[in-house]
Amino acid sequence: MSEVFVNPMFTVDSVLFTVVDETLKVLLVKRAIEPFKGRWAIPGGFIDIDQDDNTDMTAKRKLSDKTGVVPKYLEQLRTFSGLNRDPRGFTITLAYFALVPFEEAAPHIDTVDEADWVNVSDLNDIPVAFDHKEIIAIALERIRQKALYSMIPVYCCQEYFTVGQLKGVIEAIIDKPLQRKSLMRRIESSGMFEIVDQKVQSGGRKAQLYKLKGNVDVVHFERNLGS
Amino acid sequence: MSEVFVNPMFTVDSVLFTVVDETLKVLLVKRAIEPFKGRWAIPGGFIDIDQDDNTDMTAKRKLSDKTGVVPKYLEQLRTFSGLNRDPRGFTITLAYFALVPFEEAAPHIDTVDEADWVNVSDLNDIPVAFDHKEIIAIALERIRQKALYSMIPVYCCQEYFTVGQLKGVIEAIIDKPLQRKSLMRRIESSGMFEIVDQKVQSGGRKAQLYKLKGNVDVVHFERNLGS
DNA sequence: TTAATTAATGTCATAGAGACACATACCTGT
DNA sequence: ACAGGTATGTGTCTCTATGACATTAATTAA
Repeated sequence: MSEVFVNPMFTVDSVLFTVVDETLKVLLVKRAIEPFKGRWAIPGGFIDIDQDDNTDMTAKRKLSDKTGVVPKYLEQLRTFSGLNRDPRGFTITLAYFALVPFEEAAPHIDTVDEADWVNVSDLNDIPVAFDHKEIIAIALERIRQKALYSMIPVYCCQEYFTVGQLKGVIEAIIDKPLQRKSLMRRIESSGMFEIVDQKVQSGGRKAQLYKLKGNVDVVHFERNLGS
Repeated sequence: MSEVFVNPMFTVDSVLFTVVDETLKVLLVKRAIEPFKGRWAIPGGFIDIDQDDNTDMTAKRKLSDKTGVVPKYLEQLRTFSGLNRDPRGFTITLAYFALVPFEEAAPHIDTVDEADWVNVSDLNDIPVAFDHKEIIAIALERIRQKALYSMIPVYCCQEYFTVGQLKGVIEAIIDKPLQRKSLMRRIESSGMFEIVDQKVQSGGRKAQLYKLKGNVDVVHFERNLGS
């Protein structure tokens, strides 16, 4: 009794986050085709088996198309499926979320006008295709939670960064103030970072530069921040 | 330029956990068809758009086929995809993990011999189809982590349970001893449980029975156990 | 009655985070 | 050169949830 099943339409979409000026933003692109042609959506598309070894590569390829870079942090969020999320019928979307430093992606994004960064706090006001608003909301929850017990926000920083910059990024993500001291302790105890023999001016005392050590895993702390 | 893309084969598979006698087990089923016919695998299959509103329902349907019950806890793990995981070519599997009290599923599983509980510690020794061993390993990581900061292990307990039973379940999952006192504190502070006006014998002093309150969300604690 | 056993509580130590004062370094303007 | 402003970095105390472990409570079997 080997039945034949129709494989539903399957796409890979990503919620790409960045932080500029203490503000958390997501990348939206204008849809070029129906349905929802012309409307903002998160970047993504179909797997191309010839190019993609797996869905991670699909996500990377689509993001790199829009930003010119492959984000250093990319993680599966979850899948969304059902009959009502796309007028064409039953679909499945595998959603990823990713982080980039603004400066890395900016040059490429500036040149096109079908892609733009949007403040997460402004999302209420703009229409978004499919259920992408819900996907973004869930990605937000996840990244906020992760920022409390891991150092992933560092992937919104450039190669060399100061404690102040990382602090700003984290505060933008969790939307709460953070004690500099607490961050220093975690930078120290995580062992993920090394001190660069270089300081940078900052309006006051020069700030120490840090960088990620090569090939480190993201440490998970036993306790959450801000509680 | 509306290209045509082939939708890769898509399946939904679940890692179902339970705890018996302080031992963590997963449900494996004997595959009825090729590829890997006759080999153990985690239960799952194709979406049936006529029956399934979404992938959650596919997972539940397939699990209920094998166990006779729909597990009260079900969560997406992640997807696995690629060319080398199935001899038929590029496939995508959405993996879930789920928890059931042993006693709920036992009656049905006992009647069939194509399904069985396997100790997670015995998994090394038995051959398993596809990349299902990897999927189980990742599900294990996830449930172990979650047991440290949430009460999801309670979904391996029956409706009424004692602190001692829950303690045993958690210890089986995290594979470490747990202070009864720490658990009591969490039961109390989570607010997820209510005391049943009934005690049960236990070899010594009678134990208080607890149950989940109706319609509660799983609380996430700010700190991990055992650290 | 007593020993054994498991349940439940009381209490102190510990570790990591929050709060905040203080010290340090650097820039700018006079 | 020096003072004022500013951001960086440190010292230290408090707070809280957990670990550790002793103690009390309740129940059964001998």
